[in-house]
Amino acid sequence: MTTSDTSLPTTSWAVLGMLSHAGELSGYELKKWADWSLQFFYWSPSFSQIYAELKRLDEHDYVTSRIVQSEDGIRGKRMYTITDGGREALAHWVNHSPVEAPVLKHSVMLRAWLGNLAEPDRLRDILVEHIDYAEQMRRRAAADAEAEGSDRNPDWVFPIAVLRWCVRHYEAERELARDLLADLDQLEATKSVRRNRSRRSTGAPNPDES
Amino acid sequence: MTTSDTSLPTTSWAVLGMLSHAGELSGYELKKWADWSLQFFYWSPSFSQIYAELKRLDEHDYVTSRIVQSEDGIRGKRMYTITDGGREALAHWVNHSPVEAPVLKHSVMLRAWLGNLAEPDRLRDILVEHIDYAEQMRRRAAADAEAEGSDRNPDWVFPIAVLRWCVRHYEAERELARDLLADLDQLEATKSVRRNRSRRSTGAPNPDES
DNA sequence: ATGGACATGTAATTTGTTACATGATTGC
DNA sequence: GCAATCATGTAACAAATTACATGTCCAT
Repeated sequence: MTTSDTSLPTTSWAVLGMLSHAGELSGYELKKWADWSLQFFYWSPSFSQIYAELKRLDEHDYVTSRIVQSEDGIRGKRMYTITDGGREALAHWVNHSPVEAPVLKHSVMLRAWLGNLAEPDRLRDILVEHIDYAEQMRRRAAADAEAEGSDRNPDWVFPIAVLRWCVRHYEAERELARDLLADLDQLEATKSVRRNRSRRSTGAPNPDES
Repeated sequence: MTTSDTSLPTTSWAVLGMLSHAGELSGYELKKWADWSLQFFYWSPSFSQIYAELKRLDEHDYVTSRIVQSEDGIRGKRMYTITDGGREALAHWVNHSPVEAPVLKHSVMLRAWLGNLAEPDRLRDILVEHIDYAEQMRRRAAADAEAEGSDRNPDWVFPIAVLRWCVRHYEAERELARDLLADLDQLEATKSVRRNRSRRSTGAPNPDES
C-alpha cells in the first residue's frame, strides 16, 4: 500500500519506534510493550489506536505484516515488521522534525491547586497515593533498566540511558510530592498555632472555627 | 441554561478552577492566564477549546456571563464568573472524583530513546535546548511564586505551594536532562576509547569507522 | 494607513477513548 | 465446564487542534 500525505503525529513515530527496537510484533504485543516501556516517558495509546496507527504505518509502507497461523487451527495473528523505508523515515523524523514541548497533565497538582476547596485530609490522601504511584513506577523502571542492562547489544544503550532517566524522574516525582506534603503540613501547623494564639489572646474559643 | 449529563472532563474543571481563583474573566483572558499559571503543571488548552468549555460550563450553570460594552463603541466582550453551583461542583470534583494518573508525553525522551538512529550531535542539541526550556520554565514559575507570595490572601496558599512544586519540578527536569547528557557523553567516550584500543591492537585504522 | 495585539467565535479535521462483537486458547 | 487471557478489530463518540472569518483598538 502507498499513500502520499506526509508527517505523522508523534504517536505514530512512537509505535514505529517500538517496532524499530523489537522484531516482529503483533498489535496486542505492541500494546503490552508500550505499557512497560513507552509508558514511563510517553503515554501508552489504547489498543484501538495501536491498530489504527499500524494501519496507517502500513499505508505509508513503513511496516509490513503477515498473518501467522498457529500449528493446529486458523487463529490468525497479524505480525508487523518495520521496513527499511520505515526505519529511514523514523531516522529522518528524529533528526529533522522540530521537537514539540513536553506535554504534562498533572491532575494531582491540579487538585492541589484547588486545595482551598478540598476537605482537610483529602489533599494528604491524594499526595500519599501519588507518592506510592511514583515509587511503583520508579521500581518498575529500575527493574527494566537492570534486565536490559545485562544485554550487551549496543542497540539498547539509548533505551537503557532513557530508562535511567525515568528512574531518576520518578524518584524526583516522589520527592517533589513529599516536599509539597511537608509544605502543606507546615501550613496547617502555622494555621493552628495562629488559631491557638488567638484563642489564648481572646481567652475564648474562636467562633469562626467549626 | 441547564442540561443534565454529569461529570465533565478534567479540562473543564481546570477552566472552572481558574475562574474560582480569579474574578470575572473573558475567554481571551482565561487563555492568557492558562498560559502563565496552568501551563506549568497542566497543559494550556487552545482558544477554541476554552470557548467550547465555557459554553459547556454555562450549560451546566457552573458559570454565568455578561457582555461588557466599552465606553464608546459596541465592542462586546463576554465576561464569565463562577456561580455558587459551579464552586460546589468543583469542590465535589476535588473531593470525590478518582484521580487520573498524570499524563506525560515527553517527546525529547522519545527521541533519545531512538538515539541509535540519530546523527551524532542531534541528541546533544535536543537536550541542550531542553535544558534551556526547563530553565526558562523554572524562572517563570519562580517569578510568579514571588509575585503571588507577596499577596497575603489565604486563598493563594495552595496555588503558591503548587508554584513552589513547579519550580522544583523544572529544576529537576533541568538536572535530569544534564545527567542524561553526561551519560551519553560518557557512552561516546567509552566508544572512542574502545575504538582507539582496537586501532592500536591491530596496528591499523579500523576500516569499519567512516 | 498599517501592522500588531485584542477579541470571539465557527467549521473542518484529527486524535484518541470506550464500548461492543467475536472467537480461540489455557489453566484450573 | 468456566473464567481469564490472548487476539483483532469496528463503531460511536469525545476531546482537541488548526484554519478560517471577522472586526476593533492602539501605537507608529
